[in-house]
Amino acid sequence: MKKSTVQPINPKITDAPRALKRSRPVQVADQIKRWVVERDLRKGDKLPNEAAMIAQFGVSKGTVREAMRILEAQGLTVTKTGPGGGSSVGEVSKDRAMSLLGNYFYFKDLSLSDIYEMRKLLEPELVAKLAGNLDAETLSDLREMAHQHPEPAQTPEEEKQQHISSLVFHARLADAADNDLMGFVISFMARILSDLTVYRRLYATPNKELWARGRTHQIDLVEALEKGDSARARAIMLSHMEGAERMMNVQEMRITREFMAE
Amino acid sequence: MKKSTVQPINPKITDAPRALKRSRPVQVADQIKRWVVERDLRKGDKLPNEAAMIAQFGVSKGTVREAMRILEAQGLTVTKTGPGGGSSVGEVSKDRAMSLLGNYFYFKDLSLSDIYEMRKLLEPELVAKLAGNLDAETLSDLREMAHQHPEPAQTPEEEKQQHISSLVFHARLADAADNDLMGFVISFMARILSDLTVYRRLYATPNKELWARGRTHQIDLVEALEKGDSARARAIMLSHMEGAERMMNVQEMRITREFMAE
DNA sequence: TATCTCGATTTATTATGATAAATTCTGAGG
DNA sequence: CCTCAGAATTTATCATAATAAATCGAGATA
Repeated sequence: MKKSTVQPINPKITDAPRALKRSRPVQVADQIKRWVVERDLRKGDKLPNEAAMIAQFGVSKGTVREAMRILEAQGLTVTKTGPGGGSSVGEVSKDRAMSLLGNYFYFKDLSLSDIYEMRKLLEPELVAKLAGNLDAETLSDLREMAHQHPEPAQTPEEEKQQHISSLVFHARLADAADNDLMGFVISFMARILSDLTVYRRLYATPNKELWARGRTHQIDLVEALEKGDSARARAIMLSHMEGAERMMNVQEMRITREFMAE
Repeated sequence: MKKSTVQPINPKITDAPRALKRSRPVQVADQIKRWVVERDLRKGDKLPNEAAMIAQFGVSKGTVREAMRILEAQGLTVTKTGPGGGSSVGEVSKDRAMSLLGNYFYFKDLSLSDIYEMRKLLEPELVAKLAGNLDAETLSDLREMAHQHPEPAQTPEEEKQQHISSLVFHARLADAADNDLMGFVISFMARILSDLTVYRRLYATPNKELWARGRTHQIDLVEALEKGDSARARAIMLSHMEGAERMMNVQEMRITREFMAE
């Protein structure tokens, strides 16, 4: 990302700023963004309708339309037809943000150890902070999830299902974080792991011991969270992370190289 | 010390929640995404041209065009005019990914303490891992940056500049991370902090002591990194984070509520 | 009165064709 | 061999018109 290497000089004598050559729809989209920011518009606030924008920007219908698609694709606007319709500001959903970020990592070769390295750093701290600070509803949700699979998986399919359930448990914890950034990153990792595609025997040989340990971890964790025992919550989560990492590293697997479209 | 390979896989079974009626351009864009994933196309690989897509999907030119704008807005494709032009796959740049994610946090009220909580967890670990593993060029870059401001800032403007320089230092470290996810998150935080908008007196009263401490930290850190002293690097970074956090918390400030357009 | 249906209205959506702009290719002239 | 003016190719933009979707209101219906 560094090293401005020697760039071929444009032989033409013409205008230099070729890099600034942005298409008209992009320019229009940027102006609309600025417009929104300047007025501090929020979710639901309406933008001028198509005809107004055509007049406002002096461009054709198609250009305005492409501009709106750009904004829409980024999750910034929504548009409806009919009277009172038109475009309005729409805050970017967590799902969409995760999809867009997923597109970036699609081209990176993110390894399982990369993800678990982060999880080991963040999730123990998350639960330590959460201990004693969860409302009754969240606690009850978590407890329910922890008890959801009373028996070890009998089939690979069941095991996979339990694995995903476990990740939902973690995502639920992440959503309870009052630190939106931390919550997002943790949820994002859970989502990536949910999209794992297994190659060989990951779910092929349900492992009774692993199941028992994971389940115990979840139940104990909920208890520690309820009692406000930060140190214990942190320790349980770390232990859980290490176990999960070991399990996954043994297996051959690959992360789905899928665009995470919403 | 390269990691286990994580690789492409087939698309998962497409769910069919017909709850949402997606517009034709979105459908076309999704088909193109699938097409790219199925063939495992990589950066630079070409997509069918406009005319071919019109025929392929049986939609109008405008629809294809809007579809391409959607993909382009997400950073997934690039389009050129002229012979041999057309659209091709283009990997999402880090900058664009940060912008898109920034749009999400635009609507959140991310606080400084949220960010520093994450920084304190991640950056000390980052430098601990990096110690002894940096190449000569990176080390020399870092050393140069650390020595860049030999004198305390005389004006608020200078102080602001030094603050930004410091964040560039951190971003450079993040780029050296071998964990792309961790590197991204750390860079992203540095970028958010760079975009801070100061309201009152953050840079109003250059603080000689703070300057000296920050500079010492950077210089000592580079030395520890070079010597491979992980523990010391971690300790320095943690101390630095705590100092920076204290400094910023004293001041009244707000994060720029700006869309981070590329 | 309440509600349902139907049609008019508003707004975005899709389609078609023409022209402009950017890029590469080609070949004539030096 | 080089250069540079067209020609060819492909997207970019514009203009116009027809279509579809959502909403609203008037009248029919219960």
